[in-house]
Amino acid sequence: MPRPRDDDFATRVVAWFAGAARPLPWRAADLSPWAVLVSEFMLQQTQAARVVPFWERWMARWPTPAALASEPAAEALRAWDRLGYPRRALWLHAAATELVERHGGEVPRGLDALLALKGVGPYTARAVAAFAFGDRHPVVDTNTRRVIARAIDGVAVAAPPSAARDLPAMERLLPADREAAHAFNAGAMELGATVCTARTPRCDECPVAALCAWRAAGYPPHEGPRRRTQARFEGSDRQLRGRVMRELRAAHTPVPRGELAALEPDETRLDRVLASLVADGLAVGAVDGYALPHN
DNA sequence: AAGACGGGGCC
DNA sequence: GGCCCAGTCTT
Repeated sequence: MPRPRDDDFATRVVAWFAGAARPLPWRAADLSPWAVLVSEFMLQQTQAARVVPFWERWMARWPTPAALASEPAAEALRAWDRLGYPRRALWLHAAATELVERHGGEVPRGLDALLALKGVGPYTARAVAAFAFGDRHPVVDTNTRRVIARAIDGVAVAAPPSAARDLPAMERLLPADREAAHAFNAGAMELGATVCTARTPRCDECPVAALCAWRAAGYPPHEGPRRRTQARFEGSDRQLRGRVMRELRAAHTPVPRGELAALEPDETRLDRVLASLVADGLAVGAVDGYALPHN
């Protein structure tokens, strides 16, 4: 059971969310669990505003798991276009196939069945369980972790993700009532995304500013090790992978290696990247060149 | 526990 | 330019 102060915290977030929620299309009422699952795949490490048009097109074309499963993975990769992390498209296509083959074409309701799907981890499984089915689970993403770190723990920056710590921390705050829990899960994420932001928090607009431990402590700066600086993207293998995938998406016949060599003068590097794409299942190599996977 | 994995938004 | 983003998988 939440302590009284935690109850107050949740109540304020829920009330704020009722009036401040962005009108994101996957929050519409009576959406299918499939629609929610698609949104959660697309939202992994990707800002919500950028996902909107991709999700709209995807749902118009593939309104059910069976619709997606009936087409080759190459079409999923083409529709994914430049959203990033194309393995997600591959996993979503594989998940659709598994839903058809093992779950009657429906998204399963249970956490264990959801976690068994490729590309579904602790966050996505609980997000689908909570937002698609209304079940009471703690949903913790990067926004929620930052809100809890500041408002509850009184520190500027959240510790690295840890389901072992993050889920119990959210569970302590989660209202007992199903609908309130749903709104608190969504509201805590929204608060982190739009008010309690990483860079410049807008504390003057925060519904829990009066309860915030970080604010009460005088906004102490982050102490301890900095998050490891992310590797440079320009000139990276990741960038080259993206460029190769762009070529493969545009082609409808195998692309000869000689054509791909125009993307990268260093043949060793090109071959390393091609091998990694094949290993990931994002490309298939044949005698006449490389192509997107058919299945 | 640490790295790899896209691409774009934002300061 | 660097940091961040509704994470997950692999080693």
